[in-house]
Amino acid sequence: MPHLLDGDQPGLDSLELQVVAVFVDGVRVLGLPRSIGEIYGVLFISQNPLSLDDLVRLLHISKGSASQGLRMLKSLGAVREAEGDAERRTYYEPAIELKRLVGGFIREQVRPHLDSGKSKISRLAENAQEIRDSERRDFLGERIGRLETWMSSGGKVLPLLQKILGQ
Amino acid sequence: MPHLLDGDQPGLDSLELQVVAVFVDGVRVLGLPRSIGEIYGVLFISQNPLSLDDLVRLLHISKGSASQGLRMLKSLGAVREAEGDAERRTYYEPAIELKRLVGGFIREQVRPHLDSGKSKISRLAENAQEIRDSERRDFLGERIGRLETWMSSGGKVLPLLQKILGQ
DNA sequence: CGCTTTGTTCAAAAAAGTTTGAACAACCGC
DNA sequence: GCGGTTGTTCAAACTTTTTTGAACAAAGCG
Repeated sequence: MPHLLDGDQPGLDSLELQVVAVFVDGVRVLGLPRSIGEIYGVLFISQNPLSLDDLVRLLHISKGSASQGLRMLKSLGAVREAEGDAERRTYYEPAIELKRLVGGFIREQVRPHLDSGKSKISRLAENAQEIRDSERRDFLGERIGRLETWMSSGGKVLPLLQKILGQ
Repeated sequence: MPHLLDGDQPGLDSLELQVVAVFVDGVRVLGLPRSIGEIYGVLFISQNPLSLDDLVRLLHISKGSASQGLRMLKSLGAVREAEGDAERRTYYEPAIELKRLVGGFIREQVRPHLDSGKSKISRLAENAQEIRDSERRDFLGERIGRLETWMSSGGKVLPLLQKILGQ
């Protein structure tokens, strides 16, 4: 459904659309919603900061989506409010250091799961002690131990990742 | 809805359910469907290999789900057919070496996206050369260059990851 | 062969996740 | 305070993904 009275805004040119598509793909891999990729994408190829309204216009998404998308991107540290011209509305610009992006993703999306996983597994390990049948208990102890090793490897690899990707 | 004539199969005890829940959470983080986590989870705490039918019974999932789930797990190298008693039906056991699991995930889920991303970006870089406005061209060149650096970092970090997680 | 068991496929149903838009809050300048 | 602008919230609509189950293929066995 083409917008009736669009005034034919500049919109995005085909190269810009390609860039946005790359980010849309990218965030899908990370399990984030499409609009996150779109928003970050436009900010990434924009030469100057954009407002929420700009995003709504350029991407044909609702104000609600833009608002929620920006919130998530801010929480990931992938987008920040532009300093400078103290206008009424706020303008956003992308964080473009890989280190920052990876760090934010790990902090917000990976660590919490890893931590809750670890604590679930500790509880598990305790419960497994209680089992009467000794063969079963030993087997489960071994498997749960392996699970603990995995988690610990995961925990160790994250800071390393951040270090490596920080150049 | 309790099954009417269930014959009251052994089912999973509460500890086993906890383990399955850990894997369900785990695969969600990786963006894989719930049933994948369930299936791998039961195999992981089972002392002996299980058949497709066993999975259907233990998890109350359909034959279709079990079949598709096993296919994906096989393709990820996370599950293999058990050798030995050459019965009619085939039995499955989990791969429990972290290296293998991570390797399979990278090969099947990460690499393909990374590669297609890289090629999209090369095309992008070419198109950006064509732009007339030199300021715009330079800006885009710079940003796309950064994108290429990111991709290359990604490509380099994967083998490293595998090496580190392989103990 | 014909019967049975095992496993796969795929269209349709269900579930999960995302986006929309209208109502509302917050703020600013007058 | 009032009118206008900017941004947030959240239930409902929509989209996408996952699961189901019935039909079907394959293969063993008598």
